[in-house]
Amino acid sequence: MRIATWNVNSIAARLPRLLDWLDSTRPDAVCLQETKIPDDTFPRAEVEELGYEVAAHGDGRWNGVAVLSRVGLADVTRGLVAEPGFPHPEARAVGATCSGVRLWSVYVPNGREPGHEHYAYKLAWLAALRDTVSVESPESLPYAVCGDFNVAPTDDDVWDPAVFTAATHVTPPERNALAELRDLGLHDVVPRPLKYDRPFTYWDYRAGMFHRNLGMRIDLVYASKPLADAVADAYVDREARKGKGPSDHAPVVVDIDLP
DNA sequence: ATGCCTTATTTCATAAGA
Repeated sequence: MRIATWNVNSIAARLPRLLDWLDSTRPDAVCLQETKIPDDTFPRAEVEELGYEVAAHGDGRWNGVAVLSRVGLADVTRGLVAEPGFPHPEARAVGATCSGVRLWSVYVPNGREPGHEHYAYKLAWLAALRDTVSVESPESLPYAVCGDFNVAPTDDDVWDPAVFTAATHVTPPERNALAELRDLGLHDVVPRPLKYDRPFTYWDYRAGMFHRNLGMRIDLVYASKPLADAVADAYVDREARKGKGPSDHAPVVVDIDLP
């Protein structure tokens, strides 16, 4: 089974590239983030044409997540338990079970800057994610939380830690929130880079950051032990970041050999 | 070469991204 996660930065703007990528990569299930589209205008027919079912959760201009699956899509859950808002809950999480594997597609709030009320929102949202995962008792199931976590787990996951002093994505409270997810029995499936030494998944559009490989690893797959133990390969598809009109994130692809 | 920001909308400017 091949699963993937990709922040597409607008599914409308990315649709031709997404369809080409689905056709060539053929993931069984894909978690998408920043679809930026209401559910009633999601390009459902185009995706279904390639054999995928769609569980979308969108609310307009910002945010938006989805799970696409060509191996079944059941028990769709939109939003978290007691999900906090800014001020109202946003479309940042959707869960679905695909061929016996429970997947969550998440788009964690950015936080803007430490001390900002959006940063407090980010931490509250991560706590709600932890609580939501906890009630599903993931440790003994094939289970993964996939998405744009907007947190770099370690200093090696940013191109230059010195640039991130007093910045979000690297602070101890954010990293502690990831540790609390790991305490629930989830494991960070670290993909291999296809080039260079570190598996960055995001590069700013500006200043040739991609071409200088000044990136971050913030798109993560947090998998339960049964799923993590079955991982045969995992890689960042940086090819999808190249060329004209890419997302600023690359997909993470994980191949699993489940018994 | 991979090439120096992009998105949707409150559109010819703005907010947000990270």
